[in-house]
Amino acid sequence: MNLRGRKKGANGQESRALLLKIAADEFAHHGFHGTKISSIVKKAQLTQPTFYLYFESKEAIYQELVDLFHEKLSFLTKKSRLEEGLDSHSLPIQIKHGLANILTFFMENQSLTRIGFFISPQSEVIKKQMAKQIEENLLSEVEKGYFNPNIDMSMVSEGLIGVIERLTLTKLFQGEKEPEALAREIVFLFLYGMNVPREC
Amino acid sequence: MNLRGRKKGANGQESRALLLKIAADEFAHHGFHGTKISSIVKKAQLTQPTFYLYFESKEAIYQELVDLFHEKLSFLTKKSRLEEGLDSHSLPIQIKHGLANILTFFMENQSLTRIGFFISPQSEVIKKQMAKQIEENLLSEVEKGYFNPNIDMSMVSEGLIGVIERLTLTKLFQGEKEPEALAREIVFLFLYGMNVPREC
Amino acid sequence: MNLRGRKKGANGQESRALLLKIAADEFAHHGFHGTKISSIVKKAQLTQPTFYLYFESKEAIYQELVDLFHEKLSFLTKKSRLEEGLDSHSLPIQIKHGLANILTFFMENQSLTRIGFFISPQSEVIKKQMAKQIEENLLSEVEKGYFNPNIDMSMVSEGLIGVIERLTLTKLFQGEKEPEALAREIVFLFLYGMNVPREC
Amino acid sequence: MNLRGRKKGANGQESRALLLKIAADEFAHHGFHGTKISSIVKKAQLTQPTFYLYFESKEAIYQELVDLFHEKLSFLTKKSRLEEGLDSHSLPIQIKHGLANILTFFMENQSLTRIGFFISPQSEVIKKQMAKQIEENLLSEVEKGYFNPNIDMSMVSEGLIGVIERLTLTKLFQGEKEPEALAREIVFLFLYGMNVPREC
DNA sequence: GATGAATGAGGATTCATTCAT
DNA sequence: CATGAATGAATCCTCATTCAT
Repeated sequence: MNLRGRKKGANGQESRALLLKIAADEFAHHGFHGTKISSIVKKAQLTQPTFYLYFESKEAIYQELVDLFHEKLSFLTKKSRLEEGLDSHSLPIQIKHGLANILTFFMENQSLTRIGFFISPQSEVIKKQMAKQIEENLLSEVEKGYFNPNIDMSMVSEGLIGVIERLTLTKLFQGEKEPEALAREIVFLFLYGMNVPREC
Repeated sequence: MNLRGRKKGANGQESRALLLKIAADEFAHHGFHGTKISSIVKKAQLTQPTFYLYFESKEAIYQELVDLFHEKLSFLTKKSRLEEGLDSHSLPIQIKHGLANILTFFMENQSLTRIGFFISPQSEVIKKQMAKQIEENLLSEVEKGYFNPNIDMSMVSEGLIGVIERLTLTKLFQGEKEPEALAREIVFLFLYGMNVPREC
Repeated sequence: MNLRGRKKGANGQESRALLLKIAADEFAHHGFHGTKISSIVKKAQLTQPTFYLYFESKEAIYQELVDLFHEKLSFLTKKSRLEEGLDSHSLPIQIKHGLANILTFFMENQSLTRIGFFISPQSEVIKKQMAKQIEENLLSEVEKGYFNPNIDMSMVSEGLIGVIERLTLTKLFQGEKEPEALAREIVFLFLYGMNVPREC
Repeated sequence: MNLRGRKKGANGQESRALLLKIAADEFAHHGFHGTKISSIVKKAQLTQPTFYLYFESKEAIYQELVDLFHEKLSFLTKKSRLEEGLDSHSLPIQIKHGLANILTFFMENQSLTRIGFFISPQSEVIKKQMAKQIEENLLSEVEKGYFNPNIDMSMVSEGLIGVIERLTLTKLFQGEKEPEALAREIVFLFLYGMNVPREC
């Protein structure tokens, strides 16, 4: 292995991955405009032209990160639906399980989540799409008689997104709650509101 | 009257207010970095030096807008609490009323709300503060026996903030719901979850 | 007397004189570029248009101050020469007397002196002119046999200017020496250098 | 070789040195405020961003020039002292020698000297420091019995600075005197004043 | 005699991006 | 695979100066 100039001989894909990771952290903490290519490459111990070897532009790397988040989230949302009915678990348990998976993903990919779910303009589209999927799920449950058909499920699903958003930021990312527990509490809150005993 | 230099002799406070209003719209739509002083003054049919006649800097006018939002919101949150118990209204109605006032304020000040509640870095502090006030209110209700003491009211209040956030953006600002109706639905959702009949 | 708007009814010449005085202090302390018209008028409790009522431009008021200094200094330098021979005083005493008058003027007009003798580009011309007059004086003394004809009087006169410059700044303006005493020491220094007893 | 973008691939330190040199000339001729970064880079056939590649700010490059001057002058002043007594030269010759070295440095670095000794605000500190060193030297000579102890050496040293200042500008920089000759004349003037034969 | 309001013209600084090697 | 050197295109901000009253 050639070790002369520290980076010489490094695997190109390693440099690319490194830049991507550092960029995620930078964007997550300083936002798109607050992040400078010069800072990213400095932290990666690379130079600016090298950055452009792997990415078209600042927008491009940002978009790549958003897409990464979006794909994974879509996958998890879909998986959550597919798993429904696979076993004999009750509905709440199934919902909680899907949510827990998502929150675990968020937890393990904080920077990516901040970018894709909070900072980027596309986050609106992403959330909208997620809300729509949730709404469809809920409506199919209504048809099966599980939920009150008078409830506006569009409101519920959007509300759920809002709660997930907020609690991800204030409880999950602060380390105050584990994904599993947080998912459980959210599900209960939406199922029963504040008037039911919590021991169930 | 000489109208060549159209703005000459205008009222200074009008110019200031105009700049503030336009700035709010610009910041709301393009964010802090995406907003250029040159655009603001162009829309106000003024020039850049005039901007600096009324505002210290780009940061300063931004902060002024955030503060404006923060003050109004704090006022409404506090008023909402003071009004409690003044009459014989039931708790849900009181809560709904306070929330409706806030949503009305949001609705009537969309740009300001986007800035203070969504875009600015301080929005986190503002929400945190609002969540804390809500939590205190809820805890005092718990003591009076209105709510189940097993519920983690910090979760509920943060969740409520999340729901407000999200529905403000997706329902209120989209013109799909009126403040009053939205407040009612949010309150019901939090009180009873999805399992109660909505006719109450 | 009309006292409604504090400055209303003020004598125009008073405002002008006030501006001139404040401008001198500002220019003296911050230099030409470092001085802002806005600061001058603020200290005079006037407004910018008022400034332009009395002065053509920033350059104009600056020039007026330089001219003021120049005229007074020229007058003193000439007077110093005219007085020569009027009485029976010895040459050193005459020289000392003229110099003391100049230093007294400097002391009593510090800001003006800083501007005209140190800061302004014209100061070079002013000093050059002063040096020339001194040189002429010295040469006429040489002809009368008072000084050694081998001395380069252009060097001496320029040197004298340098000494006056420096000691004005470091001794006179610092309050360490009085004009009279300073003049005496300078004259001795130039007459005898460092090798003569100072008791004479 | 591609010569379209003439400067591409040039040596960075050369560009830096070039900018520094041009900046020195510009500051020397137009002062700090009168000098524009745009002029400096234009003369260097570079662009503004390149300037900021090598210097933090306009202030920074100015300060660098002042420091450069200050360091060299301090070095020369100290060297001048150290050399004293190294050989059997008489005191006047030693003093003259040290002064000649300084004047030679001034002559060979006119722009730097104008900046560090005349234009910059720090010039006062620099001169003060130089005056103090000279004074110390003189006082040590007084103790050895070389000079009259009644003379105020603080006056002499400050005066000497003034003479150096002035003659540097009017004789040295005008090309009327060589450093060596100028140093000689200054020393004689201070040693003997105007009353001694100059043939010594 | 004085001012509230406004501006033309410019100057420092920044940052994503690109050559040539 | 990587970089030293450079730049186009902005963007914020300042200041002397003027107009209409």
